[in-house]
Amino acid sequence: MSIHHQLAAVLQQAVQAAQAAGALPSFALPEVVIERPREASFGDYASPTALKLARDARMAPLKIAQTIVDHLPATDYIAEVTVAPPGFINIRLTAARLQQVVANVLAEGAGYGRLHLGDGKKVQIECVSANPTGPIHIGRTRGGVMGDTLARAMRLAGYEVVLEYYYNDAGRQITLLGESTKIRYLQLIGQAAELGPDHYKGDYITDIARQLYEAHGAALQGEPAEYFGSYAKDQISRSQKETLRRINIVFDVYYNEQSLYETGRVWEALETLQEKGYVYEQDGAQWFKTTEFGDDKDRVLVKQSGEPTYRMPDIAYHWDKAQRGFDLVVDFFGPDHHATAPQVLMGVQALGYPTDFVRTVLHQIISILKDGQEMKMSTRAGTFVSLDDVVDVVGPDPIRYFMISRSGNSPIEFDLNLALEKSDKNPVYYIQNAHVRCAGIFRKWAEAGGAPDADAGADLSLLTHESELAFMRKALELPEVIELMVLNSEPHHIAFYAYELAAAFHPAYENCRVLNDDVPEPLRHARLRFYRAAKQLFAHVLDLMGMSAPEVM
RNA sequence: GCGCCCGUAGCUCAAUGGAUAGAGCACUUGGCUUCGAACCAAGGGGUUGGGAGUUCGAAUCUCUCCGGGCGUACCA
Repeated sequence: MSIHHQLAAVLQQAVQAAQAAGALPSFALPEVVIERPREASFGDYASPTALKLARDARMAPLKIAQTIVDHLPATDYIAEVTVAPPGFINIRLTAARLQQVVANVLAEGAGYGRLHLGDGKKVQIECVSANPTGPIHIGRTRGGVMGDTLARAMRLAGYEVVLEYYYNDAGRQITLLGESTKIRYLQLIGQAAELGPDHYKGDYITDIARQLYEAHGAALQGEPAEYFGSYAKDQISRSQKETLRRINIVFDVYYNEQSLYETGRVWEALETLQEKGYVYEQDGAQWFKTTEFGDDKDRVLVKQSGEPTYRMPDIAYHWDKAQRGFDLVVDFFGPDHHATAPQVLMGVQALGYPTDFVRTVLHQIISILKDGQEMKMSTRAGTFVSLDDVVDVVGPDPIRYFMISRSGNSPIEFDLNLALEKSDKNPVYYIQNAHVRCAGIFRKWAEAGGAPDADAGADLSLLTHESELAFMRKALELPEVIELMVLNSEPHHIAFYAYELAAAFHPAYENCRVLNDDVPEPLRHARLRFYRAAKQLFAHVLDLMGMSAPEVM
């Protein structure tokens, strides 16, 4: 149990003890809130519980707070509890409790911060869902990084997570992809053919056509566009997978839209909706009565042409999710899905399933600045900055960090010029430098002939410098951050936490030297232990963000 | 028009309804003969878009007005 839950439990016991003793009237106790005080001088933790209880208890908040404190059970980890106006209870932990985090981090390693929020619960996280019609561009990677980061946090919190990529490998776009590829192929073999306005114009199409030409010469000219579409789709999805792997995103499941047609799932969903009376025909199209669920107009499920709209397979896909038995489904959707996400849930509801197991996390647009100008990106027009290109230049870490460094509700401006500049302005290096500095200590220690396990039995109570204690307080906070991320589906908290952890680390590094001659041996060993834990913790936190922990930079 | 998101320091952004609204960048000043200065220490900078309401307490919740982004397809 993380420390703030322990403290909440202790306060709750105190309230109950006070009630039993008649010092407080009896009332139902609301959830005890434990927070981090803004001002460090107030203590390590604070609770406004007495303020919230004032009404029910019909007493002054200060008096309630004091009564709670008077009935606090004894613990070995609380050093001091004070009451402050208007009614806060401030708690300071013992140095021993803080020092214990050093041992805990080392003992638990990559499991440090583990929670039991998700014990026995299955979660599916859907993200990215780029169409296999072109390289993944930088504007499309935000959801993927957010989803993968949340997946890592949820696994640590005890959930069984399936990270899933939904592939739109059917429909009109694939038809267009096939036609585009065939036209480029025909051009290569010297036949007259021109791209239409809706066709894909990127150079990668020509590259794919050339592969076919080099393998088969002109023998494919009689093949239908579907043949070309199928080939192009496979090539593109393979390279998309590889691109995502470069930024440490590996999906557990690739779910093909096409499979929803092959299994008849799409039509089954349509029939079920029809049986339940949610579908009507008008102007030759099949309409879904979304207005019955609060939409301002009905939506088309099957076009006049007999082709389903994207909405239909999306509903079938979520129907399938409902039946796969997930306790929770988290969908990361970009700005282009803001309007349609609710319609999909209406479909799930109409099919007779609850919708509260689906949590939709919308994120805002990411715009690209180059030389101070915004670049408009379109896969179809072939105008985009590919994720691969950016990874080539800056590597995966700054991309990973940048994509989660803001709340999803905030639009991101990705300044290419700034990203390319490897400057000290970049918070990524500030965080990684903490790990590098730790690594340096152990490298020097080994070079000087120090025993690798010299710090094994170190006396951690010697770690009393204020900057060391401040770092330990921050280290103690990781489980709370994981909980916050998981409960709110907000990956960005880890990015801010990592920065704050580094900001707590660097002063300790400046103040608390290890290898200097004037550091007595017991203290040196304790500090080696401290930096060993710090190194481990930075590696862990960086890994939670899908980033590397370099030994040197 | 309707829906969603946003408006916080010069800029980019934080802040589970709690205490004196915080960071980074930029700006000013100081610190490397000792484990990596991609660092540290210090400073200035705010009517949280305006107004009203709920609350012991509002950047946060409600209403309203102003301003901005995105969406509002028989494209996905």
